[in-house]
Amino acid sequence: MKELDPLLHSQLRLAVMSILMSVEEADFVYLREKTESTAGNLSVQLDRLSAAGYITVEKGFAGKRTRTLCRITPLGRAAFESYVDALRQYLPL
Amino acid sequence: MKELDPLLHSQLRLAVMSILMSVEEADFVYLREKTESTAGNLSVQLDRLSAAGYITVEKGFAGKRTRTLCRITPLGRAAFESYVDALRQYLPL
DNA sequence: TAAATCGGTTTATTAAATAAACCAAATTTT
DNA sequence: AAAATTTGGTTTATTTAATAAACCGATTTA
Repeated sequence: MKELDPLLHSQLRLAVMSILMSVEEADFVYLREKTESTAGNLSVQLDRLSAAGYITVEKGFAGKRTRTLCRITPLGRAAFESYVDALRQYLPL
Repeated sequence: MKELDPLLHSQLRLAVMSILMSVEEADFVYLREKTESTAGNLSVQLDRLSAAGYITVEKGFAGKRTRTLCRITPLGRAAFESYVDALRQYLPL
């Protein structure tokens, strides 16, 4: 049985990656609302995905307010696909 | 986004449940070998699945040696199916 | 009969998930 | 225009989970 990438095998990180797989870019607020997570938890998990090179996190502005934009990287995309593939061993998908 | 049952969202417990979904019964040694887990870890996770009512654990003998037999329960089967269903929201199926 | 092995359980350690507390800048209220 | 509130986060602390290490009694093996 293949092992499940522990970085992706976490509800919140998986949700974030899942969203970023389908959306090209998403900001912090959008991700927080869509995943119904707390800001603290989301911040930590984005850091870990970013540290692994699975996403990029770009801080900028939208008008006067700060805005944190996230995007999945090719590495992250590949990791996600391979995670899904590994999961198939465990599930009737 | 539906939440992923934390009892099932664990590599080892998911592996055990996945095996028990397809096999009707399996003993401790078989599960340890198939999942490549340590006895300690497996013992703990079987306890948790059992405490949740997802599996039954029956201690008996095979010849002179002890034998621990595991089976999935209807509740466990339902939980597994509902977990798979929830996962579909996160994955491209 | 001493040593190793089998089938586990219990206890301790490490790591992860989450929330709580906090902060600076912007906005709203009085 | 100060004070209070909200926004968009980060940092720190706490709880929980995952895993390994140490252990135990019974059974084989040397």
